[in-house]
Amino acid sequence: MRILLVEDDAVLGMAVRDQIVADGHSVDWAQRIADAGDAVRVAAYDLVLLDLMLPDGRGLDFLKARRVAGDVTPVIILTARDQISDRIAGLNAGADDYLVKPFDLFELSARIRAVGRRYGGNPNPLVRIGDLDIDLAARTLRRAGKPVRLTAREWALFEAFVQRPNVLLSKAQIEEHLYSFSDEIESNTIEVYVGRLRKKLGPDVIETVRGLGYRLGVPVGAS
Amino acid sequence: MRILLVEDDAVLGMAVRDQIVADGHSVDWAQRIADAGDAVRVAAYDLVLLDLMLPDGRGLDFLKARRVAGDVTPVIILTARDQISDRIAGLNAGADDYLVKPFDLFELSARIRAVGRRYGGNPNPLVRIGDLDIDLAARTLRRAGKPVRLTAREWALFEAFVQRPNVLLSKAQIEEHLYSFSDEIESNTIEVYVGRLRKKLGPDVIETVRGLGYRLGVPVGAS
DNA sequence: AGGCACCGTTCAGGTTGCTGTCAGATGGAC
DNA sequence: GTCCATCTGACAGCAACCTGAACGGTGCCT
Repeated sequence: MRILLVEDDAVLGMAVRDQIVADGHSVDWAQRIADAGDAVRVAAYDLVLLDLMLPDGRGLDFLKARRVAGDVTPVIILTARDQISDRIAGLNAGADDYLVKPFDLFELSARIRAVGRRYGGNPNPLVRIGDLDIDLAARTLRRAGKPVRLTAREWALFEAFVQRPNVLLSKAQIEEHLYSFSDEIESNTIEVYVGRLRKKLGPDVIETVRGLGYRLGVPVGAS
Repeated sequence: MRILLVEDDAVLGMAVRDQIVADGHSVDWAQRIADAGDAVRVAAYDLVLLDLMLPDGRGLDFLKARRVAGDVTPVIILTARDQISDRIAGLNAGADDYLVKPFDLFELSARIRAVGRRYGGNPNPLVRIGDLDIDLAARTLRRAGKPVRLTAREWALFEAFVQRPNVLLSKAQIEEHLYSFSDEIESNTIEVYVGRLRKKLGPDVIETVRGLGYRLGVPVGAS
């Protein structure tokens, strides 16, 4: 894979660059948004690793601009833990995953592999589940041919299920996936959102395993 | 599975304990090595999650002592990121795997599942018994092609049998695997649950050996 | 600036089903 | 036949979950 690293911290940048190379990928390293913008105009990347705090602007604005421009390259954002809601904001802006600084290089490699698996071997990340047609890259969804709109939070939850088909997800795991440490929820928010997905996608899409959590269900009659 | 968690950090301990329970296992939580030592003398665990830095000593020394004493219970060590040497030392001391703090709950669940399968004698999560198709990773079960739903407790019991095929399990052993110290049962609960499994899976799936216990049976006519 | 639509979250009350106990029935061993 | 290990149906308690509604914040439009 060809990876664009956008990170102004020289020490971290070198470590990440070296790990990417050690993993057998190629990497271009931009320390400013302007350089990143130049890079994506002249090269096709398989993945962008994007810091959120850069000397010439916010990584999120860069990402949003790329998405508006139709660029669907997978993006992993690099975010500090104490930046409230940056992770969700990043995901809302179109990021595919995130790494929380400080992260270790094993985790970096694992995330690159995971994102690569998701998109690298499958240039057209379309998923079909029952009567749902899902485009994970474009974040679009159709049910029986009709477009369904999910809010950012609904999409994040839905994606958690689709990324782990057949796996039972506890509510704590779902919460961990959807919220940062500083964003803890106090109520039955997960249940409410599961209910919302059911309302939009059908009552059997998500199966409750009482006392344990939820799992993507297969609607009756599906192959 | 019955799991012993040895962790002094209360916040992490609670999160891990709750996830273990959400995964359908039973758990005893010790915050000191001395308590862990007491626990392993009284109960048989399927897995130990072992922090390395404890208020009354090093987890590694506890592990070494257990191994010298002949205890082969699988152990996952919990180690901080900046103690890479501890990971290697842990593996050398006889640990089976490790988790690097901070770790997410998905990874915890996956590790527990992987270690549990490996030492259940069969690393393959897909098991076929008679007309039952079992996916131990996804917690799904089909009987003659039809999905069967088991409650958390039913699954835990069923899993105990599947992980020890052909082994006669006494009721006390079953109870020990299914319930932690704080969850002791008073009645004929094991019998009731065996009956529930039989109702869902067929009368011959579990064989009674009167006065001794139960064993996974092979349904008549199975290959 | 004000109004409105939308979104995320909480709240509160209703619904559901899981769990374990109990008591009587059944069946095996002697 | 007796004894007792095991099975089975029923049930109560409780907490996990669902659902409708309200509230506050945000962004957009006039």
